[in-house]
Amino acid sequence: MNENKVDFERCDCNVIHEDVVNSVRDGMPHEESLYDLAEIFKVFGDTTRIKILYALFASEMCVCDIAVLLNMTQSAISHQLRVLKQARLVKYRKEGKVVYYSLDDEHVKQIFDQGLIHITERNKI
Amino acid sequence: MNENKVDFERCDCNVIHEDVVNSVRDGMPHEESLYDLAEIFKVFGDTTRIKILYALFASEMCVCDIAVLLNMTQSAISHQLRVLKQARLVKYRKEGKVVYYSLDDEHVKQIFDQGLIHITERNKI
DNA sequence: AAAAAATATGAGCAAATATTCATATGAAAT
DNA sequence: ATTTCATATGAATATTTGCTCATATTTTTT
Repeated sequence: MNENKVDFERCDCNVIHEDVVNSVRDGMPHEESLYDLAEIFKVFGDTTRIKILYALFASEMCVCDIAVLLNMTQSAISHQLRVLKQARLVKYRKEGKVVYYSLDDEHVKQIFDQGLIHITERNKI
Repeated sequence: MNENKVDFERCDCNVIHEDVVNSVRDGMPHEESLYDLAEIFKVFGDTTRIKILYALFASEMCVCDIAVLLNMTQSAISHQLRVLKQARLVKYRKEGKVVYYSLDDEHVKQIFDQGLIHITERNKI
C-alpha cells in the first residue's frame, strides 16, 4: 500500500481514478524491460538503418556496397552498422580487407512486417 | 539501366560488387515506404511513449491518470499523446473536461511482442 | 458571470543523435 | 617496405527531440 504512494506534486492535476492508476501500475513491466524495448525500436527508427536492414534482407553486403546503394558516405554507413551491430541485428565476416555484413536476427523481418502492416492499414482510410 | 547510375563520387570507395548492388536496389521498397516505416518505429523508440502504450494496454486512461502513473508532468504526457495520436496509435473520447485515451491499433501488441521476443532472445546468451 | 479544473499548445532549452571530416587501422598488392 | 584500398573511429557540427514553463482552450461548478 505504501509503495504505491507517488509524488502527486509532480503532476499539476488531481488523481481522477486512483483505482485505475493502481491496477495499471501493478500490471506494468519493470522499468528496465520498457527501457530495453524502447531502445530496440529506436534502432529501427532511422531511415538509414531501415534501408541498411532492408538491403541486408536481400543479400549479404560489404560496407562499400551499402554506401553506394544508399548513396551515402562510407563513414556514415560504418557508424550506423556499429549501432546495428551493438543491437545484435547484424553480424559480419571478414574476407581480407572487405567486411561483409548480414542480418543476425530472425525477428527482424517479423518486426518489420508488423510495422508495415500498421502503416498500410493506417493509410487505407 | 540509366536510372541505376548513382553518384559514385559520394562514396569514397569503389563498387566492389556492382551486380549485388543493382539486384538489391531493384528489390528495395520505395523511399517513402521506408521513411514511413522508420517514422513508426521512431514513435515506439521512446520510453515515455512505450510506457503510455503499455498503460493503455491495460486500461483506458485520462491524461491526468497517466501523468500520475508515470510520475510526469501533465504537459509532457499531453505532448507525447499528441505524437501517438498523429501516428494513429491511440484514440480518445471526451467526457466533460476529461479526455480518455485508449489504443487505436490492433497491431500495437504484435509490434510490441516482436520487439520483446528480440530482446529476450538476445539476452539469453 | 466568474472561478476552477482538465487538457492542449507554443516557445525555449537541454540532451541526444546523424552526418561530416580527418585520421587511424589493418590487410593486400606492388 | 611502401603504397593502396576497405573499413573503423574520434571530434565537431547540425539537426532532432523531449521536457519545462507559461498560457490558451474548453467544460464544469459555483
